[in-house]
Amino acid sequence: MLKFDKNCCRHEAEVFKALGHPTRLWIVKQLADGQEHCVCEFVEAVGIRFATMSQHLAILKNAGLIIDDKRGKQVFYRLTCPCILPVIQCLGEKRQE
Amino acid sequence: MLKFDKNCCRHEAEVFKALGHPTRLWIVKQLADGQEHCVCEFVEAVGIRFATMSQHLAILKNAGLIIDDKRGKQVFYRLTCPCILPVIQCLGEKRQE
DNA sequence: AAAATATTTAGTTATATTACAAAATAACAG
DNA sequence: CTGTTATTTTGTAATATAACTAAATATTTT
Repeated sequence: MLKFDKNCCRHEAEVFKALGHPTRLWIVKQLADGQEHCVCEFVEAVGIRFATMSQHLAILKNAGLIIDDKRGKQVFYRLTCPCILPVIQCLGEKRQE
Repeated sequence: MLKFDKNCCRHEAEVFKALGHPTRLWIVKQLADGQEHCVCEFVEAVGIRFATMSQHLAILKNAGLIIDDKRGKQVFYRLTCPCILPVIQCLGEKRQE
């Protein structure tokens, strides 16, 4: 007999929700090699406003996927756990065109 | 230099988006042992309407995560790839309370 | 201290998601 | 064929998300 607990998957689902946007998934992939990148790099590459990028980064941070490091005027982001790449690739391949 | 291609992550992100809802993540977990379950079992356990459950299942199916098998009046769902469980657990643990 | 740069926060609007009710299908039972 | 059961589809309303602009904050440069 299946049993559903309303709260059981709520926090976990946040992680997947955070990855469920093209821009955010792309950001995580850029960081997957363990390197860090600055907000302005993302803004330039994606072509959206700073404010929008900042929100996306906040969502990823809140999901526990990335952490930030402020140095001078710039903020650098990196993955909390760079081992995430193979996992993301494995899931990403599930979708058939 | 980072380079963003608008379409590159769109399909992949669909998979994560599909998992980014408590009910849907729970469904996938119930199927993770490779067993199949019928729609009515999910409806009973979660306590939402048939129509709503059907929509959730359609999203998971469209993401390529589950497939259905109609037998008589009932429809049974199972994972396309039961190996998904460790992957989901690995990602789900990322989130700090 | 004032100006400039990098980023975040707040407020707003368009769009997407979620859940429901009601109607439509499909398979089976009488 | 008629009614019943299981599920999907369609239409709708409430809520959430995503992008933008403008304002706020923090750090460096002048």
